Amino acid sequence: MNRPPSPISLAPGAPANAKPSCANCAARRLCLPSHVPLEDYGVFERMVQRRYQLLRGEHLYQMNEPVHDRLYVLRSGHSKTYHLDSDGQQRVTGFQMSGEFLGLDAIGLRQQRGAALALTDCEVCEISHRRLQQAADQSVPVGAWLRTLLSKELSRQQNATQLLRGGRAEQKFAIFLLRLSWCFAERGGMPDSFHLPMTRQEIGDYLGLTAATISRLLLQLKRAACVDACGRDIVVLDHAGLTAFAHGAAAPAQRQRA
Amino acid sequence: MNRPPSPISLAPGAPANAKPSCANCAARRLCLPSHVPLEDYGVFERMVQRRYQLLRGEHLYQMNEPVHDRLYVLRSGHSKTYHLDSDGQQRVTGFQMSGEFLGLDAIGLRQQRGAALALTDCEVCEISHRRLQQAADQSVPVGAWLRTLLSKELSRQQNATQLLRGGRAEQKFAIFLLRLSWCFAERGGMPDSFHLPMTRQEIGDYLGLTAATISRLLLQLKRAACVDACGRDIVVLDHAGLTAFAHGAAAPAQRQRA
DNA sequence: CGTATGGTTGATACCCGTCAACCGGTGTGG
DNA sequence: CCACACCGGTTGACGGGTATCAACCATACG
Repeated sequence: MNRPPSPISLAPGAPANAKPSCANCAARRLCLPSHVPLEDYGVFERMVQRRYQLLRGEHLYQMNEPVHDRLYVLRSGHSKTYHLDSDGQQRVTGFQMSGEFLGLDAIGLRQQRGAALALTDCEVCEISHRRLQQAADQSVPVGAWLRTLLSKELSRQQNATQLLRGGRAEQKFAIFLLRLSWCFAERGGMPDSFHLPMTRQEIGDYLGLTAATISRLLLQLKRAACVDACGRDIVVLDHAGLTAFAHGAAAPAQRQRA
Repeated sequence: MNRPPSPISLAPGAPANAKPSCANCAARRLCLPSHVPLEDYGVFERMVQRRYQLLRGEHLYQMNEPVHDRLYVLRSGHSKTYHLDSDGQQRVTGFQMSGEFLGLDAIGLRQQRGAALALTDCEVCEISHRRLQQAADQSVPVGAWLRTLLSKELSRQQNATQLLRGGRAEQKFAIFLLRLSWCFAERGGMPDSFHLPMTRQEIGDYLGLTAATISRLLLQLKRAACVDACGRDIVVLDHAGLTAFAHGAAAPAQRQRA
């Protein structure tokens, strides 16, 4: 874990030693509105207080940190957010990848924020909450963009909720894999071949299952020739079959609840 | 179910035949920013296209309705939102009561909206999406208010997600009751005595359980003298005991994951 | 009075949590 | 260099929590 952090990831075509900015960011397509021309990136650029790198295992922010006035965007890498419940158990609330925002819920200042941890080496943009609000107040397009951002995040969260309500463990896990596949594809990776940034335990915490169950589910999918897996390397062999699992097609007698 | 709809609920002190408005709304404390003086309610008033009443069993909106440009606030009554999954099974995504917004997620236009159904007779304010956006664009305070609203909704949704990840059925149900109690109290009702607007089946759908299980859980809580229940009338006898259930205190051997 | 809906309760099956042992890889210290 | 601990992952045995299915009752409504 002591390898030096990789350099800030730049958009293809940018000189390797360029100063990192929104304009040359490889993830800008994911976190900034697509219709804004490059020369208008100044508004967003000014929100960013600083950019820096995190090593695997470092925290973006800790639980109950006094500074609720920052949010973060992942330029590259993967992270997880989690809470500690009353018994000290970790409960994973989500996984994030490049272009995604962390801390949007803190805008309402209503709920104590959890913690965020880098699952791989990460590059992050730290955004000043205050400057973001100011920009939204002063610029109509920025305000609209922020509203869209919040609303999209709300939809994402609703989707996550749906995943948990879903009945059987295989369904949840299959849906989880499909979404992950889609997320990797959205970022230019192979949709059917990717590397999990998180442990089985973390997947289980996220889905309301256990590491042992995740392991068994993966075995089940391998036996059905839907996926191949070696450690954290996943290959989706049969996308349709996996989708069938996600819809609960593999029910022996009858589906649990749909 | 054929009783005439009750009149639009007015804030205490308002004449009974007053034209309904934000200024005399009994729920204004819940849906409007508290620091805005009554005489500045015009901005909000103008967003409301119309107000009307719904009978129990009527829809606020249906699945995949072409009009995604409206949102709603409940002046009074209770509603549920739900989706139909691939097998035609209803999945309840939430319950709403007076002062709560429905359709905020549609601002992002990212996900097909589900359906919303009145569980009791309701009075609703229909808000024009377009006018809301315009108001947010033109007025800095309205913009900030809308952002706060979205962020709070995000927090609510995250809480709902947490509820589902939680381990055992009794915990989920106990938390559900406690939240409900809190919501009723927030609206001026007795915190320890309320009437459920939804069926056991709907509670089960919402919590990822079945109606039979809900029934048994209620029996369990009654035996523990935590609550008394007659039909949908609930009396919380032992708030601390119920909280203990919510934290998983009633674990025979060991808590599942908390 | 007949029907439909919601609620309760019992018997049974089974999914999945729990506990445990084991293995491979990695980092650490002797 | 090897021994050791530790972590993540796999696999098995076992038990318990819930779903499932069913019958039955109460209530509301035609």
